[in-house]
Amino acid sequence: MTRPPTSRDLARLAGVSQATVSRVLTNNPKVNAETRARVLQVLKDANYTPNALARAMKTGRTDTVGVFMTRVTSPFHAELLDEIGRVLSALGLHMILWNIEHDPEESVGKVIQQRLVDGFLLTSATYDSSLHTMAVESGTPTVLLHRGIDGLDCDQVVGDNYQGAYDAGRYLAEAGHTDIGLVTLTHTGNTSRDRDLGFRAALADAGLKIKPANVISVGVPHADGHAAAQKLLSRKKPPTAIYTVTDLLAFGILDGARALGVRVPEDVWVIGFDNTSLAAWESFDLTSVEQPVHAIVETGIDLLRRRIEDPDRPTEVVTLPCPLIIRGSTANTPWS
Amino acid sequence: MTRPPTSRDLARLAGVSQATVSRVLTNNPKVNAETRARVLQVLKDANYTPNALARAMKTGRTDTVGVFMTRVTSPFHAELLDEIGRVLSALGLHMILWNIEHDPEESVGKVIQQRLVDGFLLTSATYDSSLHTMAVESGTPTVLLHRGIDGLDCDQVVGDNYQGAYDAGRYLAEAGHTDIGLVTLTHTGNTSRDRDLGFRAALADAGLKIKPANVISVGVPHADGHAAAQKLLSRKKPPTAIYTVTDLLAFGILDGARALGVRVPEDVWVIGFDNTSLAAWESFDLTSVEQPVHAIVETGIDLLRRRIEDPDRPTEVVTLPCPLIIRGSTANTPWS
DNA sequence: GCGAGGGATGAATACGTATACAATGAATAC
DNA sequence: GTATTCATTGTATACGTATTCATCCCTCGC
Repeated sequence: MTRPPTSRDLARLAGVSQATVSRVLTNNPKVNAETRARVLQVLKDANYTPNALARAMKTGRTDTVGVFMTRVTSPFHAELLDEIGRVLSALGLHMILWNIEHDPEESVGKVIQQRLVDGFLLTSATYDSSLHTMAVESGTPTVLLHRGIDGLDCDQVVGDNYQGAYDAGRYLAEAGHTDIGLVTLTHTGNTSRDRDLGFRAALADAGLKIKPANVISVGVPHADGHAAAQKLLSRKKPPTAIYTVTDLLAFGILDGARALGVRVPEDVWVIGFDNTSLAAWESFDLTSVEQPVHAIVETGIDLLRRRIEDPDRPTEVVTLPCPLIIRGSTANTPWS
Repeated sequence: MTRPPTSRDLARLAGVSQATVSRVLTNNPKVNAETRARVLQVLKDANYTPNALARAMKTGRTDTVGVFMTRVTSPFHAELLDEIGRVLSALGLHMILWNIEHDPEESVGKVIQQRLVDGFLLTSATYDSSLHTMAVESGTPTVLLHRGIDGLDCDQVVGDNYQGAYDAGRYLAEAGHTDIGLVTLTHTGNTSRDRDLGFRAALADAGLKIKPANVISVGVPHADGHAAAQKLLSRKKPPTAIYTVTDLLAFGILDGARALGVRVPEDVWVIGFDNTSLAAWESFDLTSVEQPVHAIVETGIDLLRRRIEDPDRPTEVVTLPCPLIIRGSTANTPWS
């Protein structure tokens, strides 16, 4: 048989109506025990699985969640994606993944309205993207994960970037550093902004001022961190510590330092953000502010499901703490 | 309006039948130019997008491809996934991602029969998985990417692991190494098997024999490579070169060596496989056999589309060359 | 013995689209 | 002027399922 069997085919086989087969499939109690057993046996023999499209069309539920993401190869994003997949599949939900980095915005807009999914998880918010507004306005339940947008009326789950950055700054200040480098991102967004502002606030509270020359804005790749380190560390009097807003940049900075023969942490301390699994590798041994990926994803998907249940519930913005994880790229002993 | 407009709604607005709206949507030539213009205007005003589910049900095409993958956080897999996403979206195709690591096999089997997708890309083949057989037997077009299975009658696109491994072995032999370590995977599969056998063959052809004690079988994570390096390099007389079957293990080995104070490449050469982007980072600077990810994905998706067009065409197995990329983890000068 | 009630099932329909078929009108050919 | 073609449009139906409604039969109470 080339065409997959339908519920109608099986109904004929079992000597019942298609409606009864459907009732068995949906665990409808209004079906006789014997009949149910007989139908189930036929279903099993035929190795039948309901056509998901037809079911979705009738019920309006696809059991599928759309995930918008960028730069899957970036360690943190990969971990986020992995976690999302884990949680969704545990709930029996499928995931459609859109890498909006590749797609023109217009085609993404089309996708949003196609009703292919029960809800969206948006993980890559920047201010200049109208994508999120479109998603929210489409009426499809939407949750922002990991990146928030101020004032957007939808559920959001983010790490407390400001607090995490603040802790990193205070840690450096308390350790006695005064000449501190900050490698931040050029692109605009809540996340990197808070990771910048929180850090500056901590230094300010400690009575420190960060020199404008010590602030470098770069793009996202490893190579940009590398270049920033070269710039900061090849000075006559380089900073004694560098904080940056993502682990990937921190890895680049560590590599840049390595290339220059600058020792970490003896010559310079380095702190990243995200606490990706690579941070624990010996090569990096990176002190980093942890993002509670598991909690973010778990909470976000829970919010999404509740919104699917009840589209009219008030939106929530959940902020989860980001603890500082201290490793070998910063010494335990105060800076001397 | 809470319910999205349907083609019938718009037909009423435009003063035509639903069929005519549908004809406009599908670029059916049998529609008057004026009528088409009028309908298009109405569609645009209403910001209409066809319901993808209904369309898929009618046409039998979902424009969606299912991707089965494991360990998304592994650098090579992330790059593969990224490339798949890039190519698919350029073709206007969606991607449903299933991380079969999380899911029980039975539920994956269900998924295969749900007719949610036009085809499958399988990237994670091991011998003991019946998943691939199920996919092929489901009648849904299926292509194996990156990992092949001997004797399975479906399209497959793989790197020439044997040749790449052979080149790595010959390279070490010609450089004068005689005491060589091999860190391989315990799990069974074409890919790691060929990366093992090809390497051994090259050594054998050079008149070298690999000591059983120099062969270590491990799992996939970074930590396993680390442990293997500790085992190999803490001997009185450690091997002078270590080859391993994935970059991730090679990174672990490099980190293990670093932890022991063993220098690379002065004390030991290290070669990986995959040539992930991390391999080029200074921290690793890893000599590695490159997998032609772009070509594999491009070719595989092309095969998939052709099979969707014509399900009866003969299956193909495409093997693409894997060049050895030499970096600082092996010296340019022969081993002395 | 008969009506009421309830449990089980089948018939019919709808989800939103694409398409085969029928119908209409205009244009062309004789 | 009639027959024929062609272009355009509308009507009706199908995809496979879930669900409402109607039907049937059995049981119970009197």
